[in-house]
Amino acid sequence: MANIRDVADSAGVSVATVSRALQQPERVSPKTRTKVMTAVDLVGYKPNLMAVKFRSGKTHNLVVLVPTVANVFFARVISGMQETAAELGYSILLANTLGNPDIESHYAKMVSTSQADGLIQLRALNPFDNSMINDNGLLPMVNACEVIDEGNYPTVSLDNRAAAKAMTEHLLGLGHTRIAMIKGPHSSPLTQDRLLGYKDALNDANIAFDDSLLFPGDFTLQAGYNAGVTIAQQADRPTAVFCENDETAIGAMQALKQAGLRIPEDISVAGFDDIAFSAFCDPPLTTIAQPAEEFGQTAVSLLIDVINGKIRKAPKVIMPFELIARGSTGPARIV
Amino acid sequence: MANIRDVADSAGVSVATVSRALQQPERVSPKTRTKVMTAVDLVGYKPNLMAVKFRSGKTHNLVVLVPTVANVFFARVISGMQETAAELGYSILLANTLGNPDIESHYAKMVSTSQADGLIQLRALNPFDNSMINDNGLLPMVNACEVIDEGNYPTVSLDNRAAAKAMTEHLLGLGHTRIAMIKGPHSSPLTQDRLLGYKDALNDANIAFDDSLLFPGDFTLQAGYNAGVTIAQQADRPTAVFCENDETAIGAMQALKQAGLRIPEDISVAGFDDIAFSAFCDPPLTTIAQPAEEFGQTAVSLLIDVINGKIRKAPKVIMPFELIARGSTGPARIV
DNA sequence: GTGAAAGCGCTAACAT
DNA sequence: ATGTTAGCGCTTTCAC
Repeated sequence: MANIRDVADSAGVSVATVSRALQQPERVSPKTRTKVMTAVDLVGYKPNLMAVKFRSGKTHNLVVLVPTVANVFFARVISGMQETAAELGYSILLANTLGNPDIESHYAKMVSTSQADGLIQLRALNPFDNSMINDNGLLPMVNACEVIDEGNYPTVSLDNRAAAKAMTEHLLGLGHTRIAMIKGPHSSPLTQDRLLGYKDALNDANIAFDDSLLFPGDFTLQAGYNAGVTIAQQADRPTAVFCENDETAIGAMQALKQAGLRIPEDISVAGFDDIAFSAFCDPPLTTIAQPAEEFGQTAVSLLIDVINGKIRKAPKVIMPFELIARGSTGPARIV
Repeated sequence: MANIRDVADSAGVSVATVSRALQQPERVSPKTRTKVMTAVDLVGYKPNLMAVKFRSGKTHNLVVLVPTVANVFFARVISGMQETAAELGYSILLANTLGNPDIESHYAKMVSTSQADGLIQLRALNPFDNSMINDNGLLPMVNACEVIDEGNYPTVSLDNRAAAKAMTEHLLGLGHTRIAMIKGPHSSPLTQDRLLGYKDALNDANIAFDDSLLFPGDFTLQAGYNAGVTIAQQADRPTAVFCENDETAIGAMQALKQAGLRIPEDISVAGFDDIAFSAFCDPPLTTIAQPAEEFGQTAVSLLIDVINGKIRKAPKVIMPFELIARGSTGPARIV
């Protein structure tokens, strides 16, 4: 493979001139520049970016840790990241971690071993062992979507508590008083926040919180289905089910319908995330929309600021949400 | 950041010994090894892998070009890739290309600029300009899932024609004779192959092919929905709809149900891919299952063989499929 | 078993 | 505007 030396020889200039002609064309005479470019084509030169990045100490790579790329919401976040990264001259190295700490730390090591300049974590977990703190006292990382509020790094998140409160109020407004909630994984802070929002709304409405209306889940279709089966069988059945994500809601709807219940006439169902499938289920799902692409854009631009030392203290960005009312929620059935 | 020199000084040995102690421990005396490891901990040494990879010329990185990571099928393929890559000591650098040739070539350049050893392409498109052919006459790439049958690289694909034929025969076996097909994107070879399989089955059954039963699509929910609307309005409505992927089928079912048709009593619907949502739609979708994880595993292991020169000519691997019959297909309504 | 030294391909002072 | 040269951090002969 041709290297910079070959180009220099072919063009009859020094390697420094070739490097300059390629990196800072304005610092080279037009004539020399042409000579160099011709030589580049002639010898088929492709710069060894491994050498460039090694030498310059800047990789312009960003590692992104995604619990699962299969999640349609994350996919939109990733699109936003790629857009901003491309604009700012960075590459995104996506790591599908499956929530596996080994895979996470494997990719996190790309930062500590100088293969990437920084990292974006979409889980509420700091993948660095420590000792990675930079001059500003910040870790070269941003925590987005599911965030944890400690640590020296910026976060980008939704006000999950307010969003869950808004959805609960939507259901209360339709006359529901027994509202079940199918939760996300225990370990997820999202679950805590959304539960708090649910409680806030009940509290404001002077309705006592009843923890027998809480059902476990893990954000999967199957978990939603299982919870739906249980709910359908209950003697004193709730009239509405608020699910912590859309997959859960879609699974739950399936179970409720199979049990012969009509949605929303017999029972209302609400989700969270507004994934593409939600507009195409039967009935279409009422849910909370998040500005997914903007999560990604914001996370990337914050991370690059951290890397370049433009940020001294870690901002905690809150993104807006929107309640999308569709056919899966309706007035409570008068008992 | 501590480097190998610091470790050598701290341990009182040469840098060569440190390198050996880390890379080929057996070539160093146990006593020295301990000294080195202690020094490593002491100074907090993390090898600069950019330097290692630059020096050794092997990055142990594989770029994977995915049209969209949001596709649940691709997500499973990616999991399979990561598993095998991890076993063989490689990292996967995932690129969500959104089918954008600019993004594709940007990431493909990671191979030509020595940032990755090879590439896996999940679209039927060679992202290399040329001139990347190695000593065996092979490109350092593998084309999986949606493949194109030209070029000097291994491919891993399904026998889409046979699978589509099997699904069409399933519908014919249920008594359907007017079977609509909602297609994928024109540009995709998948679409051609699946259409051929559909025609094969009709042909075997002595049913004339009717191209008014073909509807355009692009693998999205919305396209399926649009086609479904059209189909529901037809005077001489088909009794079955075969969709080229599950998203299309789910979108189509939505439209058909909204038009008052019962599935499968009034019209059967079949998909392709067996994504997770398919088991949870209403009714659950009859579809073709593909061994997604194995696609990924096979692709990675083939690519590594190519990189290491273990393969002289490009194998064309065909993976098996399975027809999953669920509730969305049933006997044709007697007219 | 260990050390000295060369050099991977490139960038960035510094010199001209 | 261009050339010379010294490394970036590491691996790998080649001596000893």
